[in-house]
Amino acid sequence: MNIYDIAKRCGVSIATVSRVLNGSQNVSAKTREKVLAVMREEDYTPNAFARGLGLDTMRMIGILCTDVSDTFYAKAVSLVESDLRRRGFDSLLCSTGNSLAEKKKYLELLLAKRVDAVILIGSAFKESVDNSHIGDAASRVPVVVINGLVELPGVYCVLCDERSAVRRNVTLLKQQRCEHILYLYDAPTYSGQEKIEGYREGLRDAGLPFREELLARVPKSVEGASNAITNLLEKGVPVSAVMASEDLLAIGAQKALQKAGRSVPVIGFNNSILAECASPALTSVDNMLETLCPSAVSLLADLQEGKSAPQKIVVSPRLVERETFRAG
Amino acid sequence: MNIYDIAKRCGVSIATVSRVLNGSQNVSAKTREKVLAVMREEDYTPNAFARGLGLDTMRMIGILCTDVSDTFYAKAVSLVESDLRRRGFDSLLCSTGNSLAEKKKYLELLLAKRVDAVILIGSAFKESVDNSHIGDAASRVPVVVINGLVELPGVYCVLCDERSAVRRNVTLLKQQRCEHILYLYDAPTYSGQEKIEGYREGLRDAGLPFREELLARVPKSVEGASNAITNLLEKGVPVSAVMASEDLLAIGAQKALQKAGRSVPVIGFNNSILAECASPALTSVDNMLETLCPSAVSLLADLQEGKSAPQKIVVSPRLVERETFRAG
DNA sequence: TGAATTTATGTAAGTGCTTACATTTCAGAG
DNA sequence: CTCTGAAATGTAAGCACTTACATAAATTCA
Repeated sequence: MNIYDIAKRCGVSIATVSRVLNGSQNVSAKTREKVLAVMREEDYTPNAFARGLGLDTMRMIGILCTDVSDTFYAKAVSLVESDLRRRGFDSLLCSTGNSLAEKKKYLELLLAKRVDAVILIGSAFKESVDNSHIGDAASRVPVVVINGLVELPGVYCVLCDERSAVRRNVTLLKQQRCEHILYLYDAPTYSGQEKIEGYREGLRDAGLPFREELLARVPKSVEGASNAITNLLEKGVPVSAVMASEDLLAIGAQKALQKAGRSVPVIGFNNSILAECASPALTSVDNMLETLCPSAVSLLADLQEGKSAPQKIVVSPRLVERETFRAG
Repeated sequence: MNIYDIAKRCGVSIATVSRVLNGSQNVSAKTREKVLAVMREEDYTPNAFARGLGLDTMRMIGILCTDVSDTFYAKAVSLVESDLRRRGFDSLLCSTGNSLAEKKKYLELLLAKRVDAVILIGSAFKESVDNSHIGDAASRVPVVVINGLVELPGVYCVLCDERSAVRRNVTLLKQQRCEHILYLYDAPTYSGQEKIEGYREGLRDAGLPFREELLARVPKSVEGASNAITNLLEKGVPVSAVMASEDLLAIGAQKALQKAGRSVPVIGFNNSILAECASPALTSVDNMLETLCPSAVSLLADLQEGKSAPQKIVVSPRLVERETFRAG
């Protein structure tokens, strides 16, 4: 069943059918009705490939993300996908893992599928690392980075000022007389590096010394983080507060502290569902995905329509205080 | 840059270029090298739409899932996506929410994009509900249901015997002298209904009466579940153990119990990361996504190659005991 | 009522691939 | 050195649409 069949059954030309399909105004009401009726009757669906070929778009957006099974990325993907759908775009999902090589390869694959644009979630690194693939992609289609900053032409970024959030948290903790603030992180993504910067800045603000042993890279799992902290505590490293680049790590730390019978403030990051699940419930920084994602999609839509858009949108994070803060 | 340009630059016909593109054996080594070289030089990528039109496939699989931001579904999507990619398929993601109408609509949209097959994750209901859209889809492309059973021609199902898991858990709890076993659930999906069945069967096995007030539908959130249980406890409903259709609810319950100073066994479902994050860590039933998802993709691949495949693959669940079980 | 517009429809040329079938090339056999 | 069959290449017809341009129909206005 193709456009010719429909045209024949309606006694019109394929051009007219195509016009109906594309909502052209130059079709008489009668004809339009007739065509639509026949389409419904025949249960006709236009061939998306042929359409794509003619229109040079299938209204698909590529989503490149580090790991959909991660709570944070999953939420981002979910928000982006639903917003895209609302605007009539489908989402081609690609989960890459942390490897830069894979990111490059998969970005190529998405582009080969002729997506209209690409949204990168947690897939950007600091300038020091090679972001050239992102620049290359941007020369072909609009590219929007969520939660990262890539300053290349054609790359649009929507992010949260995570650095300041961490920085401010250090101050808050200092006010609670915490001097030995442990900071945990895992992957050195853009966002990850920024937060570490914030940590250092915060220490400076608070007049606290930076101590090598209080900045710890730990495995990205509850158990991994927990074990690492247990080790640290056993080694006698003084810890009077914990911050982490994400909730998972903070929860691991919290568990280790509980086991050691210690109670200090703990602050996670991402304000994920995990924070609510922990007991005591975890205080966490919300990096505003609910704002970021719609902004990203809206920005994309603007670009799609040929409008201009800001290269960079930055929103402020928000500390969500729960049980692990004051009480510790 | 299209196949004609490449052909011209190579001094061959477009057919030869196409053959190289499709890995046909009937191309001399010299020619192949030359063509590949020019392609690389010109940075040529074949137009996926034109290709799709000719081959009638773009190697895309539609994934219809209830909610990607949910830990469980996110994991499933992640597993499926990575496995599909390994086999050279892209994933068109569609998150529907619980509404049947949306599921129908979005399934249509995926099919309109001419996906090669559809994988449904947590999107099936019991026969009592209308599953006709799934049957319709199956008449067009292979359909694989993960974690649900839809007995219609062309619909392949890969699932875990969750009913038995719940049933067995009731027995286990009975052995620990728990007689008032509360069961919490949220959405009435296929899987959800099955588990409730299992609960009833378990009670029967254990010779325990079914009590209306011990089967509670609660909101799908930690707080919602927690409040519901707090209410229940305050009403004086006796509770000597808790089971839930998913970890989130179990954690909510656990929190309510903690607050009330009660300690009883709690068993969640899905063995998600949430179970590890809870304190005490939550005992949970693993419904074997790590097995289910690759099976589903493998099944799909077989169908794609014209091989036959079992209509139904059922795997056994596994109880992962953590702190909330014996200790309570 | 006829000319001038405007609106609706049709014709045909893309869009960039795949592939059946026809043709040429090339080895190896006789 | 020719013949034959296999291997390599080319020709051209799809695939199912969109759309610029041409034409026909309907409307407006004098």
